[in-house]
Amino acid sequence: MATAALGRRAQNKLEKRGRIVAAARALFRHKGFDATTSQEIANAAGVAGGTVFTYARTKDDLLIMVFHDEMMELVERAFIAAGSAEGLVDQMIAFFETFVAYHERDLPLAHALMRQLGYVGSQEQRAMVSELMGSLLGRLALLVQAAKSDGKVDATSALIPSARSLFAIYYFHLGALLSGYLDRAQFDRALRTDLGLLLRGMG
Amino acid sequence: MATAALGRRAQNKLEKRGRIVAAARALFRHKGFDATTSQEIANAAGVAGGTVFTYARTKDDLLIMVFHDEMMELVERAFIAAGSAEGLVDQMIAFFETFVAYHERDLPLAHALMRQLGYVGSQEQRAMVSELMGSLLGRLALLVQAAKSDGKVDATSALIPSARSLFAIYYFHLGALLSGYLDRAQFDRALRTDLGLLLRGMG
DNA sequence: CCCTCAATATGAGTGCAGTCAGATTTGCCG
DNA sequence: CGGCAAATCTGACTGCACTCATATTGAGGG
Repeated sequence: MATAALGRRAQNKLEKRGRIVAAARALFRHKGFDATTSQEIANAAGVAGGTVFTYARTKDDLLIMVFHDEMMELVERAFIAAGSAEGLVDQMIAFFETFVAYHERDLPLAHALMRQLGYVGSQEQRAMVSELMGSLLGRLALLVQAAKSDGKVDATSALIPSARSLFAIYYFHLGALLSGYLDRAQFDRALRTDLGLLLRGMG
Repeated sequence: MATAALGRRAQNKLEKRGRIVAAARALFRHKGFDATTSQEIANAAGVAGGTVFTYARTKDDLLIMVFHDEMMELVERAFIAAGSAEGLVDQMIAFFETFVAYHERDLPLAHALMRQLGYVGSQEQRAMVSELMGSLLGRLALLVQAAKSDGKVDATSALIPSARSLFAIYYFHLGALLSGYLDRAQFDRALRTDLGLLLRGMG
């Protein structure tokens, strides 16, 4: 089987990585990102302090690792949620609402994530974020495409630019919500208005 | 005059704040944000280490203070640059190009700024960013309004949502450029495509 | 002019992220 | 097996952001 093909060394490494990320996830959730020390993560994972930094260049890397898996799943859930709404605008709202609800369950962690996404410096992080973004934009593009076949959106409008722009608008408002420039009601209104404006350009 | 009306105490405070921000600006430019220690800033400003943190809650606050003034000026320059372009899309490109050129002159600092803007936690920072954003969106709205009077944009489209969405799209792509997801040519193309798509929704 | 008190400044101290030289483990070959 | 080179782990150590108890300074009343 797959694990056997890796050899003891690689297998150990993978398992240790798993323990470290799991420990980080639990501690970030329980105590918050800033209040969690890398030493605590190391202890919880049963490794020495320095070992954590063999698996993640920085503490920030751990945050991205923790989010990566959950977000990949969330994209699928958001896609399903969008499916049960009528009209492209409401589908978009339903899609993004899934993420907002997720972030609202742990605001401090969401803040840490937004900060981290502001600038992604390491190759490993970039790869993870790229994968996530690709998956997310792909799903958005599917929704737009479905609306096109229904004749609700101009058939000439390009899929990826559309998906990208829709996400850009969501992301901007999410930042405003999480940083406290907007309250939830303002966020909902602004998001609907701006997505609607963009969608007019596509159909 | 204004300074006399403040009294020696307030005057001192203002002058010291100016020295600290100026010192921070010079050092960030010269050595980079991370490589600059708060102690160096304190020395350059002629104050004790702890004093820096009476004027800025964190080192990150200093970054925002440093950018605030320069960005307020940049907005005006961008507005003027946009004025000499033909057509709303090219005006937008010219406007945002002013900022991109500015960031490209000091990429490491731009990275630090993007990170900082990802989540803004303190009230002071939020106030500065709000002021900046208000000024920027105001200028964008003026450009859209001018296009409306020329009949080039639908007269019913709301100004602020339009300006906000245009900026959201720019900001998303700027992040991608600065984090290295896009090279400059890809950025230019994506920005033009996506702004064009949005502007179709307005006219 | 001096005295008092609140505002401000100071710098030694604290805790944590991240480093690195040396110790340990693993895989591989004769 | 024995032993060797490479990969991996370790934890004491370093440097820095930020804190806080104490000292200093300025404003205003007597």
